[in-house]
Amino acid sequence: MKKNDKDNLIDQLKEKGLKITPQRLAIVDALVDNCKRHPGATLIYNEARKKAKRVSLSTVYATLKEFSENGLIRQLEFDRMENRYDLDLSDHVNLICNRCGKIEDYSIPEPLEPRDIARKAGFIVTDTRMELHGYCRDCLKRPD
Amino acid sequence: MKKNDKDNLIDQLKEKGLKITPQRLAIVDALVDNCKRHPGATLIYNEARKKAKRVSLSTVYATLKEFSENGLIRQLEFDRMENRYDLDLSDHVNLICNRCGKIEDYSIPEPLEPRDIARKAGFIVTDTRMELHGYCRDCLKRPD
DNA sequence: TTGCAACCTGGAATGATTCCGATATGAAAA
DNA sequence: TTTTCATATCGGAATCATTCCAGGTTGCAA
Repeated sequence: MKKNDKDNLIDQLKEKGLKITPQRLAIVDALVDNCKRHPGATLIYNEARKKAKRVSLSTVYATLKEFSENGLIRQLEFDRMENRYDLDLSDHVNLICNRCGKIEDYSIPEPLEPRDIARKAGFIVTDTRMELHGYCRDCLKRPD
Repeated sequence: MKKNDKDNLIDQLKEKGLKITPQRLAIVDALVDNCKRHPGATLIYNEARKKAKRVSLSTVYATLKEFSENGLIRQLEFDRMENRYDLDLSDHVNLICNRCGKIEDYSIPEPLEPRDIARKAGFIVTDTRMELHGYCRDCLKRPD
């Protein structure tokens, strides 16, 4: 499972014409090994430094951005905390704990219904947030 | 409608034991008058300064935080942009345009189904994000 | 092996937000 | 109405994640 995810990411890098560098390999390792924790840039930076001699924080940010933009990973944006990264690209709900900050994935079986999901996952919901990003009616009309 | 919203917010301030100050009145005005734009701190700061002689940005932040914590408004957190504030506390979906950044509200009629919502609202979805904030199983077990 | 676009680096810059110590002021009580 | 003091406000400094930049390095195609 681990091996596959890593190879899979590396294959995707090649397909996209991105170069394979020791830094990127270290970051892929860090991402896959810690995927359940939905790691942030700092965690990845620390983990990656254990595996590659030299990795800078700038590189970690640039790489995570590159990966997100190419659809290899998904960026979960936050305000008060570091952004976190998710290897699971499928439609799913993130359950975020107010107290410990842990982020759990909960995959969507059927047309989703927030309260149901929460109950089944043993999670008490205090705040729901749903965003659909895309293009609004006005922007679709505009030519530019 | 406008008048009501303002009075409503002011009443809530009183109920919560929060003091009515010229700064807060100006911020309430700015919030209500621009509610459709889902204003951020800077916009509110600029608008509020037109109505009250003296308002500092620190105060705007403190006040918006106070309001959110007391459930008068809802904070929409973002990473690359300023946080935005929503007066609509009911369950609804925020449609966020990738190009112009506009945030539209779309109220939830029935058990929600993302693709449906988007189609009806004339919005092309490129990215879906759903978060349920609350308390995880582990934290519920812990006494502290 | 070479050439060069793509990468990497460290440090400085950015920008939103919070913190802080000092000052001012609603509003409850006298 | 005046007093009192918890609560607000202020501006400027501090924080913190993230991005920018300019210069040096390197993967990899030819």
